[in-house]
Amino acid sequence: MFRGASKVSIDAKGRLAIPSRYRDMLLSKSDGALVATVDRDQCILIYPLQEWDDIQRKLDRLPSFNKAARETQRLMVGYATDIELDGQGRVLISKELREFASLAKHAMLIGQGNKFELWDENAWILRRNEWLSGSKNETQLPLEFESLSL
Amino acid sequence: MFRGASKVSIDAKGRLAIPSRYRDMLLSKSDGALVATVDRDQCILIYPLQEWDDIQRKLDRLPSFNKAARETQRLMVGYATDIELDGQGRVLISKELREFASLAKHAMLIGQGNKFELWDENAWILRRNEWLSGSKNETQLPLEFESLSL
DNA sequence: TAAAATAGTGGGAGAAAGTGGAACAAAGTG
DNA sequence: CACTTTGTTCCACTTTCTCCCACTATTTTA
Repeated sequence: MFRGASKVSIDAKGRLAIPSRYRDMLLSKSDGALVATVDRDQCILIYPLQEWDDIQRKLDRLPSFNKAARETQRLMVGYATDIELDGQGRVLISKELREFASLAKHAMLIGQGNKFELWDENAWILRRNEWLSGSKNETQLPLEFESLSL
Repeated sequence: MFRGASKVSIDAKGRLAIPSRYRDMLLSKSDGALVATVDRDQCILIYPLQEWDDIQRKLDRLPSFNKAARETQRLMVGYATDIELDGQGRVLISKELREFASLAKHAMLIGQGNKFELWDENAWILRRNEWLSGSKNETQLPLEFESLSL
């Protein structure tokens, strides 16, 4: 599936060139059809349409009387936008999504298994450094880590 | 498996010549296919593809509601980049990874069992000296060490 | 110690990818 | 209904990347 971090740039029209190494997979998976939506921490998520259908089905099944569930549904389904690879392997990120994630010219595209995350470059670096320094206090790592040899 | 430290240099294009004594093993293991990703303390990890698949499976199994687990996944999968030995036994370390580990021309490649660690040379020396002096206070070693005879 | 083989390094040419803009189409507005 | 504005597709240019070849250095062997 998808992995790896790429510096990407978003042009004046909001277009984002998907790194070529992913294109074949995206074209074969859903013929280049994708869905972009928002994530809790100010980045954009990009799913192959096929994957998104699963996600939305899971979201629909969440208990509707639960506040957090409804919020998640509102955000994720509410912002979900169909996008498609154009002839040059680019996708158009809508103004609404760009505003949500404060996306300017410089961004990072992060492969995360079944989806991509799209971050404003500075926000990504900031967050990444938080994670790096935060994990110094290894006492808080959960039990699962104890037996984890990487 | 892999062991030993080698001074290596990274050329202007970001290419790193793998010391020849490792090449046969790498070619036989995954036909020269490797995955490079980042480590918590600012170095790069390089796995044979075969080994990486295990790692990613372990990462996937971590509890997704746990903060530290998600951070680890984000970093390790997010930066995991497929690389391959070229005709001269070199691999290309992407700009993103080089930036992460502040890799310039002089680096150290450290064999660590199932993987390699790749450090900026200065960072390595600094860290190594910290470990040498820091490990003086042996009182803090965890219980597992008690029964370990080296 | 000389010669040969192997390892490491650098650079150039061709190909591929990324970028910007122009032209056209569609939609919205007075 | 005409005009303006926004959006989309296509084309062309520039930059970057990748593969291959050649040179240098080091090690090995005779």
